[in-house]
Amino acid sequence: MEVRRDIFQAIADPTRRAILVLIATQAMTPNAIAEEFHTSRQAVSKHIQILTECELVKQEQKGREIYYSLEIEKMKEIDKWLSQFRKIWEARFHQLTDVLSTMKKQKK
Amino acid sequence: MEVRRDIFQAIADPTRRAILVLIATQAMTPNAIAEEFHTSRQAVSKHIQILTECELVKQEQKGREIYYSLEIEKMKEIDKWLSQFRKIWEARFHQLTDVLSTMKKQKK
DNA sequence: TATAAATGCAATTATTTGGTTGCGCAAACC
DNA sequence: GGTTTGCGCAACCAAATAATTGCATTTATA
Repeated sequence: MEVRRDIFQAIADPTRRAILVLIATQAMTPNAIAEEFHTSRQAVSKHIQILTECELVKQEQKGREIYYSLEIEKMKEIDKWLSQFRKIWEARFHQLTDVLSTMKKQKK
Repeated sequence: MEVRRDIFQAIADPTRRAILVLIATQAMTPNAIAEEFHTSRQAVSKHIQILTECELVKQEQKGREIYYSLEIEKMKEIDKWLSQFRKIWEARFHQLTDVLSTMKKQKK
């Protein structure tokens, strides 16, 4: 839990992914998040710490409560990485539709 | 290295991500892949095993060589998971452009 | 002001991970 | 036919990870 700390490692854990979905639309406290899962508050706290380290969540202190919410901008990094593969599958899709349209033309 | 085996855990490792990029456009043998990194063939083999288990790569045997390549369809699963967040950031983008266009109109 | 609530932080532990080493087994090559 | 090459597989090991437990600290509340 020390060295590696990137966004891909962060979303590798299913609990962390669930947390991200949970706080995507509304800020939540650690206690409230923990209640949603079968985990302890401390465990949630650790996950949030990891998410914070790679800037996936932001926090807002309100009295003794801390509200955590998703830093949506950071999620774009995954999208960016994925785009190189998206290019490939889109290219294949176009190839396929090209073939189909050629077949259609030939039928005429 | 036994129980959990999903695509997010698979792409958590930087070496595995690099392998995926490497074999995205051309099928490669374990030896050829290992030469690209600072790892042993066996280490690569293990990574490929993990990638195979979650169906991210396919293989084709040619004599004593095995060519591994990316199963691009599986990558769409990440895209699918990401789409729920994409909705959010696109919504915010539209909100922003709406505000900007309103300001522009008011200026006129 | 004492007590309860909300949280972070450190120490500990069991499990998982990534890597190495050492096989064994086919397929190619001499 | 013997040797080399390309692999996978199993055992082993050090490091990382996820979770628990036990505090300490700050902010509400009675």
